[in-house]
Amino acid sequence: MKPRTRNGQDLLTPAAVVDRALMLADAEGLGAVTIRRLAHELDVTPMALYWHFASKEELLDAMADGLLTEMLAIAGPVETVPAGPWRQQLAALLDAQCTVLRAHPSVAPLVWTRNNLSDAALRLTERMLAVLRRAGFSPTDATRIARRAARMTTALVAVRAQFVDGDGDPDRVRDRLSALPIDEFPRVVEAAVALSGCDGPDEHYGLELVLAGIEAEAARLTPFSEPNPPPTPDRAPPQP
Amino acid sequence: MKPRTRNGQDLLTPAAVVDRALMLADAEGLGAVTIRRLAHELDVTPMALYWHFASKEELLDAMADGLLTEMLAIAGPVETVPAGPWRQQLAALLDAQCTVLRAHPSVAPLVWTRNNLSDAALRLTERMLAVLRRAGFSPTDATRIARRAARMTTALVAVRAQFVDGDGDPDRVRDRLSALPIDEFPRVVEAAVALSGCDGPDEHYGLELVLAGIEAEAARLTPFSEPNPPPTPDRAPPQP
DNA sequence: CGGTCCTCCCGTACGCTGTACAGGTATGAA
DNA sequence: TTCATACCTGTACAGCGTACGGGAGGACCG
Repeated sequence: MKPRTRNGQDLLTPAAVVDRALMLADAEGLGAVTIRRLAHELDVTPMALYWHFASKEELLDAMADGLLTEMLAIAGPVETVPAGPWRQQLAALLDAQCTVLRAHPSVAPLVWTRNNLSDAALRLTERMLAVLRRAGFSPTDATRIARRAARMTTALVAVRAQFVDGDGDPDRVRDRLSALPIDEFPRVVEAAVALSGCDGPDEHYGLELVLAGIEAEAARLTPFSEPNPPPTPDRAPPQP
Repeated sequence: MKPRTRNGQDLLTPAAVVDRALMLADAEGLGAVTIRRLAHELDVTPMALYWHFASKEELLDAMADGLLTEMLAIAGPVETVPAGPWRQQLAALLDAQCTVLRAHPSVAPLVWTRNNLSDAALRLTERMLAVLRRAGFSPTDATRIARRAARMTTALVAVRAQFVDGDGDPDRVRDRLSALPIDEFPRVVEAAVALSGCDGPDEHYGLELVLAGIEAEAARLTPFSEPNPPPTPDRAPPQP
């Protein structure tokens, strides 16, 4: 329970390092997460971190995994499926994902880009697949949809995060757009206001768009509509 | 026409630098694009590049712009709209985007993350907005949809690109997935094969999913269905 | 023809990065 | 008490982006 100490100083733990790294990333962007900087914040020599993580890459993996764990905590255990229609369950899962990602936007680019076989990642995929399988998708279809959905949500937040990073001035852009030759760029000039402003924080980052796409794919794949179509396994479980 | 020379040596041009940088990124990943490395490839001192680009950031911008220009070339000039249904026009635009991005996967993360006001970027948005406006969307709706669509496609390719980078072994993953406790991860074990393999190159990176989502949004926004609903401007053109 | 300016590039140097390698020191076991 | 192990420090190195100053060559003007 209580952290082991040495010389009266608390010992460094990987979890503490990851926590601090996440704080740092949230506060000053992923670029501020530096071995030296992180070590300084933890009152420790840079090389001390290399006892717990083999490389910075591994540390980044751990950070990504931290987010996955948060998502899992929000989504709740596997048994806690609200038993509603599958679209709703799926929406809840993706929403949890978006919530966590939006809380740590600058870490988002890390999350589903590394193929994580960690416990949290596996449990999340398990949940996702469970929902989709129960909706009647075959394992391969469920996999494809799950993968795409996960990637889309993270991708949306990630792109947005990097975007905000390199963003320029707020309405300087609008002025430049409005000043364009109207005969060459009529639509751009017309939409200068909308184009220059970033979309409000209430927007779901296109989550509903992703969901709509999935529903459309669902309709295409399983013509029988809603309540519990028979599962259609297209591939036997892995050979023994 | 012929490049200016000095001392018999061809002068360095920004375009040449960008070309070389793109080659380098395609061949060895974005991480290999280094001022020093690039300069070496161009038989020039690192600081020579800083005459043509104020910073590396600016060079990356130029690289992104290179891709946008390629897209524009594929999509053709604005007048070349095939006059089919708008979904088809939109699909063609997004498809061009995907084609170029897939040709330079490691550069993809750069493309729509920086808010580019370059000529190519503007012309592309103009085309996109034109299609959507003609489909009956209001300027703000068209902007929102265009932005999301662009981000999604790039995001999909970008995530995939970074993913391939850090990828591990091909079927080592499958074995690990199959070996999971089946009572805890039944769905994962069941879909081990599908999960371990990356989706084939023929897949459109979820492009059709994005399109389906947009169509759904379209149906929600403009209840009158297809042929040329009246344009519904929701905001006057910029004040004089 | 000589001088002057501007364009384009080189050399050096600084502070930053990740991290290899060797050396220490406190702790728990024997 | 002795020793192995776990954890951390110190030093050093190659590579990064880039600030600053200088210098060679063509262009232009007298």
